[in-house]
Amino acid sequence: MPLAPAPTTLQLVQTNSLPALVYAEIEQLILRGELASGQHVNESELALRFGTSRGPIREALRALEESGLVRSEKHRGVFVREISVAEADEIYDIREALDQLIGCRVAERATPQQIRELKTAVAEMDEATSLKDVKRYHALNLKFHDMIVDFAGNARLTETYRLLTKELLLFRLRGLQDGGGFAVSNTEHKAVVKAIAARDSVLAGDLLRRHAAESRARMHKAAGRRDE
Amino acid sequence: MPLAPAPTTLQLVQTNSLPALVYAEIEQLILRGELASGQHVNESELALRFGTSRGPIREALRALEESGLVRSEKHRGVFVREISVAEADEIYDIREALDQLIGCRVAERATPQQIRELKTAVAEMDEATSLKDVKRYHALNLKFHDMIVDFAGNARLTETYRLLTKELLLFRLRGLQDGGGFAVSNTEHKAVVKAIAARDSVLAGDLLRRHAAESRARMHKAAGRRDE
DNA sequence: CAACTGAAAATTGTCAACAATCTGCAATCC
DNA sequence: GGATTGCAGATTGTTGACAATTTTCAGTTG
Repeated sequence: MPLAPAPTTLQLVQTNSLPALVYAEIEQLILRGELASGQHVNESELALRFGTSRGPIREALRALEESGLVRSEKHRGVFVREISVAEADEIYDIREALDQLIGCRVAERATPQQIRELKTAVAEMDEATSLKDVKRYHALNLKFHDMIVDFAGNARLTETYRLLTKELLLFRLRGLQDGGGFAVSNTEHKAVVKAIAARDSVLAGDLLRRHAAESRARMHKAAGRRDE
Repeated sequence: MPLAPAPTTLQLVQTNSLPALVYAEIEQLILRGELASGQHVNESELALRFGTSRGPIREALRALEESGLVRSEKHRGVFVREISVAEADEIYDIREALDQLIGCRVAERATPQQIRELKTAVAEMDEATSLKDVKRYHALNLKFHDMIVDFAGNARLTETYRLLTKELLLFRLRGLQDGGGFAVSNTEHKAVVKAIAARDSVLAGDLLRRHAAESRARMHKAAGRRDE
């Protein structure tokens, strides 16, 4: 994966139809928390905001519904989905299984260049940790997991994993994620990368699965404090 | 999960909007092979067929696109997706990981009643095998895997698994699936159910994963015969 | 004063028409 | 003759209008 071809605006408009653009836009709105969990999404409002009619908006919303970011009730409209602790737990169960697979495949297939990139990412997170820059650490953490699933070399796996991750992000927006221990998190990352560099696929898989399990435990800890 | 509440047509129309109904209808068309892989899907034609305007059709198609059953090119329309051997391979890699998780969870959580149902299903497949009724075996096999993922007690897992299975079905329609050995397949089923009944979650997981791997191998065998 | 009734307003569901683009084919040019 | 151009015809993309339903809220009633 060399740097992206930097698509021009022209190409963007020529290849992506309006619903596709709107889809991406609304997704960002949700993932950035500008549309809060449980909130009603008004079609006309969005149409006005994006300067289109309601048709393309509705098409985008159907796609978002299928992707699980939004739920729809007839004649009442669509609402940003709310993820309960139980649902997050279900997702984590799947994520653990996928993380094991990812760790395994990355250890088998990652190029030396990719391994270097992973090491760089971990080093950056270390930096953010020592600076206590939680915001930056969070962003880097997302990027790290994005990279690693990419390096597993299975496009369908990437897609599946990102779908689940997005829903989990929806949950994090409730402010429950991260029981504070993000220094611990990065030691886990380091161990994973080390196993990958050693081409130990079984260990890498186990470690990445365990990392997901730890992340789940941190969620529970945070959820236990202020949730059901 | 007791028997489904048997929704009346009235309730169906009142709760599900037209796009949702159309979505299910087109999905069946694709999964039954009436819309062939790679074939162009004509919006107006479908609108005529279902007696609606193109709006709801388009919304349904966007959802189908997100679910991966259909691909869309701007100003050229949507096409039923073609799954290459490489893509099927990617999906199987994920499916193996999920099957392991499923086997594990079912062994932990299945009720005695559910285990009885699994045994019944396997017996029925035995019957179909001895009668050499391939069609029936195929249907029962799908039902068996549907049941087992359901009994794992993780709704999100069910959803994810079915999404992947549907895409694989798309591939099977090319006539590549089933290298003939469906008698072998059922001995694998029996072993899985036995491990579940014994509450041996590790073994059940391993066996179900191996079953998926065997299924993948059978696909490769069939694909090797007449494909790239 | 709480509960109900019913009309107005807001919102979603569906449609039919129009604009933009692609496809196929015949006419034209070199 | 082969490539190019230009024109129907078909198909998709988008829009604005109208129908159906829900929500809101003032007025009424017990």
